[in-house]
Amino acid sequence: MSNCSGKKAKPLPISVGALSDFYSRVYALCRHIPEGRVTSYGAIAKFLGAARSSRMVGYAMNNSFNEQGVPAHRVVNRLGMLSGKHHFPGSTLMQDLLENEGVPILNDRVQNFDQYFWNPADHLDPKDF
DNA sequence: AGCGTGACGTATA
DNA sequence: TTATACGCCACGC
Repeated sequence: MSNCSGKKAKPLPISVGALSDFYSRVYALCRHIPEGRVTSYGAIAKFLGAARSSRMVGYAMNNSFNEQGVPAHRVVNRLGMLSGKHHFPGSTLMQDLLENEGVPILNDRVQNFDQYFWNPADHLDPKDF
């Protein structure tokens, strides 16, 4: 790629400021989601004290491919649906990743969702974020 | 600079 | 119970 030829080449969608702080918190939290478990955008938002900004969590995940060790596939919506699957390469990667961890998926939805749901508030200390 | 959109979720009707 | 409305706010056009 010719990213060295003059153009500013905006490397990161986010750079500085409060937004990146929020994103960073989202990523830090996500790194604690255990294999074989899932959580939701809303649960993350609530845990981070932004209960009404769950959309921003989704936006953060959209950018998570720039990050390391962030299991974006373990974040689903509050009904256990794989609402982010179209943002993964291929059409079944998100589902495949989850099934490889033992999370059963049917029709883009986590089966027995409450059994696999991992609530950050039950396992993490808000003071650490 | 304004408008529509969206990996969401809750509140009303 | 299903259907809209709306809060949220970064981002692309």
